[in-house]
Amino acid sequence: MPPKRPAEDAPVASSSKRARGGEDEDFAVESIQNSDDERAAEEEPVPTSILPRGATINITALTRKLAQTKKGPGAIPDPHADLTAYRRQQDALVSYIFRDQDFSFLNLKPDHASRPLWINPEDGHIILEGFSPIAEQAQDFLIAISEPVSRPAFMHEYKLTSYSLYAAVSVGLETNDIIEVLGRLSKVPVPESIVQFIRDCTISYGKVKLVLKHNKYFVESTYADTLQLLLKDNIIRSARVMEGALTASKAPVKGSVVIPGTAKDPEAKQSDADLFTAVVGVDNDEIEEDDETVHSFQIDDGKIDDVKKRCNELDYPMLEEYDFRNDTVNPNLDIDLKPATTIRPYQEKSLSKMFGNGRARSGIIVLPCGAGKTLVGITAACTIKKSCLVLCTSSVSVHQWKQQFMMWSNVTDKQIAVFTSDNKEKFSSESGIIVSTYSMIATTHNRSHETKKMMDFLTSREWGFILLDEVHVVPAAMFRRVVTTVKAHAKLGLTATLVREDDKISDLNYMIGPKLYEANWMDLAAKGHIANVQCAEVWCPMTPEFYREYLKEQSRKRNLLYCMNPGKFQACQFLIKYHEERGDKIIVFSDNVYALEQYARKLGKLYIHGGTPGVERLRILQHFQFHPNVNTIFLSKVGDTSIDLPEATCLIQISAHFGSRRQEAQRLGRILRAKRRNDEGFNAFFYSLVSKDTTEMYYSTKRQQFLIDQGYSFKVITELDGLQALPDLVYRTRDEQIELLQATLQANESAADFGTDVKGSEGDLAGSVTSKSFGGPSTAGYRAAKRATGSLTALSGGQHMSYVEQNRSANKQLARDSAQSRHKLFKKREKQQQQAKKERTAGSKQG
DNA sequence: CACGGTGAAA
DNA sequence: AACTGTTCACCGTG
Repeated sequence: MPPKRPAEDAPVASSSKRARGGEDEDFAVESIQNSDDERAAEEEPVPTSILPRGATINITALTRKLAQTKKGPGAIPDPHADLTAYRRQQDALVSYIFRDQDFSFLNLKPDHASRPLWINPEDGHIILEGFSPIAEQAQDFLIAISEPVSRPAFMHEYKLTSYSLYAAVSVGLETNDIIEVLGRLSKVPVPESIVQFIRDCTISYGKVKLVLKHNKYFVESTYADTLQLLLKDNIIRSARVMEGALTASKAPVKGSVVIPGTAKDPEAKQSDADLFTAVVGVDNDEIEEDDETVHSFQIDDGKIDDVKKRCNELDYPMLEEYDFRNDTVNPNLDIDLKPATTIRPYQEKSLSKMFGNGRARSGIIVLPCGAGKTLVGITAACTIKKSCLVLCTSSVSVHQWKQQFMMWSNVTDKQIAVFTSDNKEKFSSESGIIVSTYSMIATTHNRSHETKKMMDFLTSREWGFILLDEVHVVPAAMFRRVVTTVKAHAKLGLTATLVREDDKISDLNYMIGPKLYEANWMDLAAKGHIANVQCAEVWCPMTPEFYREYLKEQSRKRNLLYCMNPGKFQACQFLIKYHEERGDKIIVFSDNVYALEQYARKLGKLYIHGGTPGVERLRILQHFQFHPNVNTIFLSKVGDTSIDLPEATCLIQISAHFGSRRQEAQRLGRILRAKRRNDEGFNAFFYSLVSKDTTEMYYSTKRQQFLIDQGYSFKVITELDGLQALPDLVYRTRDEQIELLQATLQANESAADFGTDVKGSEGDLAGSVTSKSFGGPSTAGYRAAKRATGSLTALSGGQHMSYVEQNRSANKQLARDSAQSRHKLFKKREKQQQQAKKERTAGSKQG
């Protein structure tokens, strides 16, 4: 059950709820608690529950309608008079309503109520009843064999894919186990098509392994004929290195691994597990491994990637496992978790997928931000106890990783080294840990002498373990280089969001390995590991003036117009005030740097963007963290990654990058650490400000999809109550709004003219930290001169001021008159534009 | 060696 | 249907 939301937690008067999960098939019926304080008194009543479309069907009305169209089954027969006719008619009706989605031919098992699954025979989608008592165990199983599609509160949807089945096999499940367990959990017999699909997919999986031995790569299998089959392929054959024929040896003996620092789960989970075993009948964690003869052939280092890809295509994906306990060639690294370090149950679960058979499997672990991905990585490193390479995306996280290693484990300074552009250390002992960035390893072009030496150091040795942070951002080409240049036995990718807007994500499948584990955000939130977030989309009305302009402009300028919408400005101000009074720490995100600056200055807050130098960033963040009067900061894209943000409890988004689901999720992750008020209800807030009736609405919906799939529901706020009552509400009058519109349009022009570094200029705020790139008109002139495309007026540095001056008088007139004067205004703007253009061409002729 | 500018990458 | 900001490594100065 979702937690009760306290009425005072939502600053809303009128709200409506949209269920956007799946294709409007979110059957979660939730009651909305009306806020019962005086704020809501004069509002129209909010419905206590809203049924999604199609949740109820009026059979009688529908039948009548069908009869009218003469296509339907006609009038309803009396069930008392003719039961057969009634049933037949009902069936026909069902077929009519569901068309080709009518699966009533699948017979429900008599005890279907106690079984939580339903399987679509056509596309392999699996529906799980989230409210089933064995839902959690069933979910563990489903995560292992299928891909989560959407997981709202009560109905979870999963998808069987050939890849997900590969992942299942690679964590040790076998074909018959999968079919068996699925059959037991399902309300209907597992459709034959699905059984066949599972067999087809898994029959060849798990037979071939890629093994690194003595700095050489081998393709290994217990099935000699499989290797022969693979060698018939051109790509694979050409990658083969002939150093003797197929070799045969004894398979290593299975061992078991105790993950250090593992916290025992004392909860009464046993009864649930028993229940699960009762239904399922087998313990799916057990893997049998017999001693068999192993065959192998060696392949070229540089071609492992091609071979892996080819094997995937041939439906013989190669598993990568590292029998690190029996590796006597590579020196051990003596590290352990500190005794005080404890591992949470879900972290342990993810690690057990990795070390399940006593070896280290390569793959990807998906955990939400703030759920302790770092600790999972460190624990894995402490389990393998070999030299380890950690790669991250930015130098900030490089240092964070080192710091975390020092914090959770007993590594010494001598054992861990940082390798970035301005820090090239090595470890002195024979084994150790190196933390570096992807670009440092993968960059192709000329490198400095120092870097070369360092790269030699990295490539000459055999690494036991390579840890890849934020894997979703580094696909394909760069990744390939990393994987081929560094020889590592085991690879572990960590990420919070395994989605991209392009199709590059599947590349990770063969470059790192299968997804070993994916946590359910809602579960973690329910158990208090991450914050409970209230998500809301605030619809801000556009002022008529802004909307008029919006309709006229091209898409690029539209973006700025809906960002700068006074309605949004006010909503932002209101929300900041509301949450500051509650004692929240607020982060405001804006992708648009211009909007970011305007908002921050107008509302008197500190801000950080790409051009803010490191020292100032640190100062602002320090203020935000410790200063009681600095409770809000504004961040550009820099905040998405590569800034070590202090804890915040409220997040407001005023502009974002089109439909990037990843960004949305990443930003939400910034407040998931918040657990300050973990007592009851929500402890973090996520607002998306959207200008009404603009394309922003569409993108917003797209972006939210990831979070909705994770089970979050977005509340729609159409009106912020008390907003008009704010004593210092910004842009209250029409005059002010029009002035803002003017400034925005003008900024847009100049942005198009000389790059993107348009700065507001005059009068820095008291107490605000001035950023380097914020030097006023002279800066703009400097930039323009540098880029050599600016107008002469721009070069003079005075253009900005005079332009504003001119338009101020225009504004006044504009406010007095109406449409006509607005028209004049545009003429003026056009004239200005042409003027600038003329000057520009004249200038370039001269230069 | 600290700095600011440049190109590349995603 | 749209396409920017941001980061990193490198390299030349003072």
